[in-house]
Amino acid sequence: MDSRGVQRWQGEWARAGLATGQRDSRRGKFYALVAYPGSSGFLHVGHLRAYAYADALHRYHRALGESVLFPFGLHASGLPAVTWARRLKARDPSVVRSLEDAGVPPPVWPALETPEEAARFLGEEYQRVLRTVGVLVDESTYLTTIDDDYRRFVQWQLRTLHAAGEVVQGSYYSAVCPVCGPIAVDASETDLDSGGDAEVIRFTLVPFRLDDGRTLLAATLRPETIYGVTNVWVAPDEELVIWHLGSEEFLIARAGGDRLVDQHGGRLGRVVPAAELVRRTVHVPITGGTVPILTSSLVDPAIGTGVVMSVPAHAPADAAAVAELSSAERDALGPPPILLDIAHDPPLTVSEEALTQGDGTPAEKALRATRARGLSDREAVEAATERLYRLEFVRGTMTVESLRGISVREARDRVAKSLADAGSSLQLQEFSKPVICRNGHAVVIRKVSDQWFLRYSDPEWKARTLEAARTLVTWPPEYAHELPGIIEWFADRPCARKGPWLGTPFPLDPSWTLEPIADSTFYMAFFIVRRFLAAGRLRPEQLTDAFFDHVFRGVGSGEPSIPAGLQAEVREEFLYWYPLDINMGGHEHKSVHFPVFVYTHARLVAPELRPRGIYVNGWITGPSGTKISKKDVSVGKGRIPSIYRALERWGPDALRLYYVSAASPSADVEWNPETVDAALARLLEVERLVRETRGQGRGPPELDAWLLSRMHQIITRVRDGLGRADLRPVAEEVYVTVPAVIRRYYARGGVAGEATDKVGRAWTLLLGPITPHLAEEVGDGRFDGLVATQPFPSPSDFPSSEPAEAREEYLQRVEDDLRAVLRPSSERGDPTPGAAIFFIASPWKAVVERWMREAVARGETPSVRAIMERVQTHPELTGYRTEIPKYVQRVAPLLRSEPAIEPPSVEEDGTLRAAEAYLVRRFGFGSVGVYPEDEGAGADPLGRRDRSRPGKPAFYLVRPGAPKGTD
RNA sequence: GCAGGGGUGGCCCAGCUUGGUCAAAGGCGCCAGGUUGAGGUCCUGGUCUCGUAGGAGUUCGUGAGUUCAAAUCUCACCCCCUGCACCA
Repeated sequence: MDSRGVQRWQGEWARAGLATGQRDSRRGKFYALVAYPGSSGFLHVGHLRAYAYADALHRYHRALGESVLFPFGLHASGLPAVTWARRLKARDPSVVRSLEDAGVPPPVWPALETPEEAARFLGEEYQRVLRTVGVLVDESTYLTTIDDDYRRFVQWQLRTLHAAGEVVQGSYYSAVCPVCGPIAVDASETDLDSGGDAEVIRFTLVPFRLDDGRTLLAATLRPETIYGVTNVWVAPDEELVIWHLGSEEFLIARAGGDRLVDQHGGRLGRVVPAAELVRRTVHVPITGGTVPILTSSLVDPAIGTGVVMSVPAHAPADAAAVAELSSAERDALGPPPILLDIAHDPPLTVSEEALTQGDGTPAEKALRATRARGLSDREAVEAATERLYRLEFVRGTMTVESLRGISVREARDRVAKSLADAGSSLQLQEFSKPVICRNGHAVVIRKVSDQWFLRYSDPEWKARTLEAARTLVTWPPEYAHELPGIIEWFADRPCARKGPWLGTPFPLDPSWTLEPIADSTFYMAFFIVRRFLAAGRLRPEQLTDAFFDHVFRGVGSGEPSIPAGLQAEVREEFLYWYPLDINMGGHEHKSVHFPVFVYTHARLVAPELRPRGIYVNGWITGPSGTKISKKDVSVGKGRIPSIYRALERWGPDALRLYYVSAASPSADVEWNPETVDAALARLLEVERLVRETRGQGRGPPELDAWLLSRMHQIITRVRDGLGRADLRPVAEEVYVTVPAVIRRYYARGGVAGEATDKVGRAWTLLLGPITPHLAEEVGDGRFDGLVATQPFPSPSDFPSSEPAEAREEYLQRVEDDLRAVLRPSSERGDPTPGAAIFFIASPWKAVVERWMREAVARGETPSVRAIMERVQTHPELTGYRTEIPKYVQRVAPLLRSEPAIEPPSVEEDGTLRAAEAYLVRRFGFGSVGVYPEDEGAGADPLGRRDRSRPGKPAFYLVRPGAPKGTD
């Protein structure tokens, strides 16, 4: 189909108003959506996968006669649009290329350089793309999260949550660019230039007091090892600075000092060379001992505070550093104390076990296990550190007196807390690697003391949410098992921030902006209201808290300025569409968006209005599962096309078929143009076949019965798959099985007639959900109105015929057997046999086989003796006394591996005779003969006739030159 | 670390919940034949190994186990991927 055809049908659907959700209380409803996209740039070929599923489901439910609503909006909040607009303004090559690719003329560009305009433009563009793919979203729902009415809505939402006590303030460490403001550090690097994979490291600071009143501040990840400190390390030639905080003077490295000022305030003062401190002693907190200050190259002044507390028994790096001291220094430190035991129950893994072998301290053993040659052997020392830290954290139990028997996990918290209680301990957070923002500034971590949070830790709210999650249906089902764990783990989340972002002013303090996740948890409800604004029946300023309370929660009498009847109608509309049947989104939503979506519904609406289903869809990835990045698309590596190029090349239907059939819905698929080619080729084949189904007159009755019966089965399976939202098997039935059935129908001697015509019509309708354009194209003129408005086929339209199916299956088995025998000889190039002589099994064999099957079903091995005893009571079998034992012995072992249920019986003789012409044509035999086994007729020089079994005739293939059978 | 997913025939990807009809669907690639009087949108067959009769052998990350029977169930191990908090 060319693009004109595609446009024609899209136009027809629009004219018919198919996409518009119509409330009809007499009918069922289906309300599902795809989590709205963010405004980070043009869509690529991966984004459409979820829409292909969702649209197919909506089309199916529409064809079932239900009212459907498929809304769409744009999540404009946050930084993505800001970044995109900025890059456009800078004429970033990849943004320029994507604009050109989308056919946006340069004169338009300057208008898109503000974040708001960029977001609005992208939202419209997304909507246009969906239209060109044939996705029927209700455009009267279209909104962006920076629209006035939407803002009023989320402000109501936040105020309501606040009134419920779920919005609180507290302190928080936040990633901030000193110039641009708060920033998201994540792997997608939306806000960043580099360092998106950086982790936040949380150090506990431990004060080691000098006699002169100043304090050396060490940074550690393992405060509980304070009991094993033998010395403090500084780097040789390091310069420390004095950090004045209150009346305290701390000595630390410059880099750490800068961070601490960001996080805790104070100021940096005079420089103090570390050399000044070496060999002086400091007091160890908690234990009260004194230890010396020594130098070692293990200290990196850029990390932590540039001061390290040395615990040689448990820290491999410290042990390695100590080993490099002079022996006098080493002796002065004494043997390092061991602080903990490793539990060996349950047994350690092999790699854990390796860490506990041999003599010495745990650190020494770990160094040995990784074959570390010394402090300079960095990789090995780090591996030892990582493995030992993990082992001790997971399995360790403290043995020092004041913490005896306590797990390392808990000891760590206790020591950190007692240091904090002593008043001089602080936390230091830093990134594991440099993080650079889009504008080239180094990103730091700052403490925000008045941060707003949503109180997801609230036990009561959590309990309700878990309750709501319990009844949720998910695709894949595993997610339903995973979800409660995620909800349990969910802690308070910041819900507002300050900075140049798009979003809604935080209602409790407008100097903050609502954070982008918090403003997108309940929007499914607002879509319904939005339609009234689109129709001009409501105005943004009428959307008051009273209105929302009434419509969504049934609380109060509503907004007085709105006519009561209209308000009641909105409420009714909400109650009609809600609950949401499916929220569909990629797996990145599993741990954040989906949980908060359930949370919010659990708090705001009545239990019967809570969401019903969550559908997690996979992505399209680059080669070897790599994420598609903007670069892949726009830089044109030639691998991943933009959606525009893809539509040009394959058209919407081939893409849609590819999306639903290339993999399981929740699995990622590698983008593979050849597979899309194959999908397109298949559609062309389907188009041809379905067109050829038109006809009149009847075919061979038995063949027609078979064809209709197969269709009965296929429709049953298709409906079942669509009902379970499992589209892959549906695609297989509609685009693979149906063509195969029709081809076989013709191959067996069927011709286009009434039967194929009926099948063709139903098939056209089956094509509708996944490939709607093709369905209209081949259905044009065949239906009264659009295919998209026709009721979905029902299996009851097609009579099921077991005998007809059994006959065809029988014939297929015979063909399989023939091929198995012919294969070796035809590979050798032997000529085709001149004739095929079939021998139909004698009726007594069916009786005997049934008895044997009964034995197998009871778990027994069929015994010759038992069978022969039974033969006594069946006079008609006694004539075969000599054959039966041989038959039982031959067939009994075969029965084990065959289906337990008996195949339906087939009138073999007649079926084979009727297929003679077919077999001659198909295999090129000169002739075919069919004889009952007992009759003695037919050439059988190899004595094959005994091999016949019920449903499996024996045969002899007459080689040219060999004696031919007599007819 | 915590949580989740995964390792299937040259490649992509089903199957595993409910063990047997699984040498394992479908697609791609490849081979042969057909159609078209010459070659990438068609049709048929083949594509683990062996085999002059419908058979046999060895396969579904590795190892062990349960079972008459395991790609499917159990256990251990190895490897890969994803998410982990202001990113929707």
